[in-house]
Amino acid sequence: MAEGAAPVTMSDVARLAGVSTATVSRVVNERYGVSPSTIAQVRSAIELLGYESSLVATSLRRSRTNVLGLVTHSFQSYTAEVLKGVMDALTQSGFDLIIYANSDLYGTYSEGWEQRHLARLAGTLTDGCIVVTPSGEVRSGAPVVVIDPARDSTVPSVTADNLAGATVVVEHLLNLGHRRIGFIAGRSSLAAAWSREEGYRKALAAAGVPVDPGLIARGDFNPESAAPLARELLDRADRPTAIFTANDGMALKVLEVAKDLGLRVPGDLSVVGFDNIPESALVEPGLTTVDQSMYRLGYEAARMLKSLVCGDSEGPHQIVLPTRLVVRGSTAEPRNPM
Amino acid sequence: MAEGAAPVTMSDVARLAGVSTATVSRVVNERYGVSPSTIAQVRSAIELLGYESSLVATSLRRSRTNVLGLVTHSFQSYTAEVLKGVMDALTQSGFDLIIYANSDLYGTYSEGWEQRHLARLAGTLTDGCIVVTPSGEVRSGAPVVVIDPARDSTVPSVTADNLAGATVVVEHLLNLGHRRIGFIAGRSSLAAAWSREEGYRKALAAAGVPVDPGLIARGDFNPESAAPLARELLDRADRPTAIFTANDGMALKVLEVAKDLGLRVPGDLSVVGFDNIPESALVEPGLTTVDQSMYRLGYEAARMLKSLVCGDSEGPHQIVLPTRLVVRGSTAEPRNPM
DNA sequence: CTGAAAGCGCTTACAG
DNA sequence: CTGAAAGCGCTTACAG
Repeated sequence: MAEGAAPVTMSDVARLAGVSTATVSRVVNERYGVSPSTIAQVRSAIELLGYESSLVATSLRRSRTNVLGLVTHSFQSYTAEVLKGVMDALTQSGFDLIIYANSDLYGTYSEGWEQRHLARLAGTLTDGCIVVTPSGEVRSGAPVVVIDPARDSTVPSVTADNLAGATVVVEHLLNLGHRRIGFIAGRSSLAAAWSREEGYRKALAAAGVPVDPGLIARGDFNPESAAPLARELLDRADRPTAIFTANDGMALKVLEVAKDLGLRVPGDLSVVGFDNIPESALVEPGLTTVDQSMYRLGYEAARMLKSLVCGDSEGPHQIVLPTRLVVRGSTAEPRNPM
Repeated sequence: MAEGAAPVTMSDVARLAGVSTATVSRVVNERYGVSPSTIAQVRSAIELLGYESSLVATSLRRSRTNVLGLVTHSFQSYTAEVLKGVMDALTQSGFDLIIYANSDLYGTYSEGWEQRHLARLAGTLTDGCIVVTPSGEVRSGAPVVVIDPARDSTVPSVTADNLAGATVVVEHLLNLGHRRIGFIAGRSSLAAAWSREEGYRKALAAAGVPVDPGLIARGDFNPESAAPLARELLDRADRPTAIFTANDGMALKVLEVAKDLGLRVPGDLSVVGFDNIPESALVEPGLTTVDQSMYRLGYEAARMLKSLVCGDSEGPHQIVLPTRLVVRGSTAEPRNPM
């Protein structure tokens, strides 16, 4: 075992076994055409030295690495779900997974992180990559699958049916009797944000309820962005009886703001989020929201990437997964239906 | 941009800019001694081609990579917490993070995964590694920090104060009036499992309550391992009034078994876990457990690794973080105190 | 200020 | 069955 210094290399093994590195390589990779006695010698040298081939050197030399990459800009609780799905899809597949995250999240390098990481990994370290929620379009010579793509993205992707999810939310609120329904939008460059807003508008239109631009606020998915917007909406003389936000993080903020303003949820205000993050089940009252299975997004993305890498590119390359309304305590009939 | 095929290399940039790769390398790495006009030419070639240096090639050539590694065998919800802590400790540090997970989790390669992955990463791709819950001792030429080490491990590590945590649990149960307290142990090769059992024994001894070997069951942290053991404990004529398990996963199983047997919790049986995973707050009744901040374990491990890599190895290398009892609905006074 | 050359640890035709 | 040699994409002394 290399205890203190440099790691054990193939040359170390070759020297000890009295053969060339080419032969060691053949043994390590179980190629045919090595005599049994040589194999035994090399094996015991490997054992003795505790040799393990360098991932880096192997990747550089080979075109195929059997490693898939995943690039993300943060680790939220949903990221863990995505990773679980990815790993389950990769079990026994022969592909290992490398996740790359950079530390300058809030630094100058932030913009375009996905493209940069992708380029550094793809083609050498990895055979292909999954990119989670990129801020823009991504390009790569190697196969790529995007989870939650940017708007107008054309690369292979997996995403939840945000349009349908948002539609169901609004229908739920309309059925309860709400007519003034506020909306706090997400970062508009993301397809998800756009579709959720579209669902909001269409569902209102379909019900013959006019869309009041004054009830639409421009958030960016960041919980903090929602606080002033919620305050503004709720300070209006004709304040909404319900607020639907483009994600749960912002919805939880709305709950806080409502409490600060002395409004009871759901008595004075109904609140609905999107995503069904674990916290939404823990708050009091529980948050009504839309479940998109991050696990399945990860699972399907990994499956798609695997087949792209293997060259069998049959099947659709833009998968849309169903969503599901989860009704909890934060929604009810409005006190004074208008 | 390399649209279809091979990625853009440094030679491509060199050719376009009419210089050598050595010069391109100098520009990319902002070394002194390149004329402004050459810099401009190279920069525009890089821009035009969308060149990004290959992580693999750079790692192979350089001794220092400014990338830290993390090796884990699965993605549980606690893994996400660890990762958050690690990332926060690394923010703006100049170190990127690579997480390596292999797909043969349940295959022949399972045993010794941590050592193999470590050897493949350390020394070439990464400057040092964090290993999460290894099954045995790990060795590496490069710096390593272990989260939740194996028993008798001597490498730098970060772990929760499992002994104190388990002690407090037993004291809590004793204070409620329990005297027959069952224990379902974890995988004994892990230091955490051993300490939790030790805490259980010591706290009973300290209170003058004899330890009944018949009340100690040998689980392995896997929820499934707990079901038959719980059944056995609860089938006894002199069944325990409380069961303490070495982790939450097993405790949740005990709750299920109790329900199957028609035992009410906490009326007929008190149950306590360890870890405070999110699910323990969601079950009904809520699970009394011990919180170990996985976030902090990750944070401290990353801090320690960073300083080891940078060569300032002052400070302790075996950090033990405090734990905290979280009392929820699954514990109460025994119906018939003995 | 710039380039030719060696080499990081491997793998793979090509000889023998 | 085995080895010498080239080369994957970079970086870094060493010349000039």
